Amino acid sequence: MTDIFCEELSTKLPFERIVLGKSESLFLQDQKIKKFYFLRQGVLKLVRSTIEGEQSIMHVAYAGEFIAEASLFSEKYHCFAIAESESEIISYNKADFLAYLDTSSSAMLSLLKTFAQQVRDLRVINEIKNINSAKQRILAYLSNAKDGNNVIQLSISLKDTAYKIGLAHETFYRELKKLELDGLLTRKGRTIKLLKQ
Amino acid sequence: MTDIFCEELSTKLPFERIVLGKSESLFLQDQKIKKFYFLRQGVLKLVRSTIEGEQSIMHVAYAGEFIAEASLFSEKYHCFAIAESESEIISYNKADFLAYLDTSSSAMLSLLKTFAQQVRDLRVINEIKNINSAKQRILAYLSNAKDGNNVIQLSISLKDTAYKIGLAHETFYRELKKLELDGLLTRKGRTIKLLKQ
DNA sequence: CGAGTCGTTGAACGGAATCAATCGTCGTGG
DNA sequence: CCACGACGATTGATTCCGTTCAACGACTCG
Repeated sequence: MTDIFCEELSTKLPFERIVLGKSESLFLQDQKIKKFYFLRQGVLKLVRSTIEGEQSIMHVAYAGEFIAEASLFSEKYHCFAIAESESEIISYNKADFLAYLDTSSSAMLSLLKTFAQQVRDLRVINEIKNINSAKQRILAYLSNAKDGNNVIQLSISLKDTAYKIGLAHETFYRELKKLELDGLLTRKGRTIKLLKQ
Repeated sequence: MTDIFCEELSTKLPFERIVLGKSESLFLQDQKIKKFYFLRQGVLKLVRSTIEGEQSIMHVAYAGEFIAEASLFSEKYHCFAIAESESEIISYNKADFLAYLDTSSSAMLSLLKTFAQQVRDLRVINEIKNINSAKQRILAYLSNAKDGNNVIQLSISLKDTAYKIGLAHETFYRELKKLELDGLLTRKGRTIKLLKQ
């Protein structure tokens, strides 16, 4: 999974390629922000530590996302970034990145578009999570993600997909099976096809 | 609730003020996009109709939000916008808005910042909704929203807050009461104070 | 071969949703 | 001014279904 904007960007700006093993950190909370990251492969978990010492997950990032977008406008990180699996990351110098945006309104517009799309996607997931019935929630997610042929190609595991829509993975497996038995969809691995009716 | 960027913008760009009564529409699905809207007061529901005739909520917008950010980069609306209560909206001409962004990299950067913050906030809510225990979910929401004095001033009703974090409002009321009885917080109307320990 | 993880199924429990009813408040209109 | 409707806030009782715990097979990778 790659982002169009990120691809284009890499021809214009110097960047580094970082590979993290599982459980390795990309950055630490309260650390000064010098870079801006794009996750090309893998899974990254953003976790915040509170003063009381508790930890809370802020976000789980998958391939194709910029990491901590708000860090572009912040001095210090408000969370830790830890690789959940082996991950590949593109790293830009933050100052260079901002300077480049300033010279290219088309680049800035592209990034704005990317962010706007992120906002839209997050809102959809957010609403989907307000559906209480597992069956209906899954159907809502799938019909949002389907292409012109009613096919959904999951880019992440079923387990991660379950987490993404806020279901226990067991529930997700079970419900998918029911839906298949009911003739509402067919599935082969990570490929799902919605059937009309 | 107003947005800094929107305030500044209104001194630079012509705008119109729109007032909608409950159930009135701001725009319709498939309608051509000519405006860009900011919700200054009220509640707006974005609903999408599928080909099959079903309706799904895409987002419920509250005061202080730009409406359908992605519409800046799209030709047609993908959803309906309907006022849930009397609402006040600021309307810009979309072409003017984009043209202005193109001339002012600082304005574009401000908008980028606004969007980045939106993304961050949405991710936090998203993760919060993955907490199954009502009590823990509420505590997570409150400690995220608290100010320096551990005080949370809700800008929307308790009922809407419950919806925002994905709880039935009855559950929200009950759990708040329990938390108060347990000495974890105090509440007067829409003002909540978290107590340490 | 063994560790690790995903995918899968079973059983039981608990807690959140749901339905229902009441109260208070606010605005509206006759 | 009062009656009325609308809606938020609140509490009670019940149900149900999604979570959780548990166990196992399949597969990959070192």
